[in-house]
Amino acid sequence: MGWADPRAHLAGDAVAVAPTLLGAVLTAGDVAIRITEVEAYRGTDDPGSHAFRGRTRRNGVMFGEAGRLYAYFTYGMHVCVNVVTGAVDEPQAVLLRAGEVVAGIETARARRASARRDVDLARGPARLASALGLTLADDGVDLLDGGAVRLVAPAHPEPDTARGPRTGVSGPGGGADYPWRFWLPDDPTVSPYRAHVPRRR
DNA sequence: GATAGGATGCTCT
DNA sequence: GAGCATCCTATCC
Repeated sequence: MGWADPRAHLAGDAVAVAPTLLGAVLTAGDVAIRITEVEAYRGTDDPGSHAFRGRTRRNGVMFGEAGRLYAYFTYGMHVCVNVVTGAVDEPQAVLLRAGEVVAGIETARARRASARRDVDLARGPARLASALGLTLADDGVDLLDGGAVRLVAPAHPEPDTARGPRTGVSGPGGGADYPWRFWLPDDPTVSPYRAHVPRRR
């Protein structure tokens, strides 16, 4: 099964593509993760998106072709990764929020020394990137050219997917108006929902 | 189990 | 300079 034409599949609308990424496998070197939780971020009509205020140095990859990796740095210490979707010049991406390590578990454990259980190795977007060893240097890499970092379609579409508000998104865009978080119900690797809390200096 | 607070630096205004 | 698509540890049930 899988996707007949992966590039064309990912070029669809982020909100439509996001649930189809559940069950797909993202590989980076020795480690592979089966995706269990994602969030869609769309272009200029989405106040929660990095691309809402137009193109900047950071979000440039979102405006490129579908099937590339968008990696960004946040909170002074964490990297999060997205799969770019949509057409060129139509900024869209799907944030990979959590997954299950299906290969290279020894490497993942070494990178995530604080994780007490294997289900915590990639339970959260920054944890997922850390377990895979992804950094800002991987921003913009093509996931479909068979390189060290690549995405493989699920063997079959996941029959049961849940949907709800996005996690940690500030301002408008974080509420029920944008139920663009998708996950596999009852999967132990799905991250707990947390609403956005403003930080004091 | 839950909640609170600190860490830490890139990115954009 | 302010804000951030977060995680970890400590502490309290």
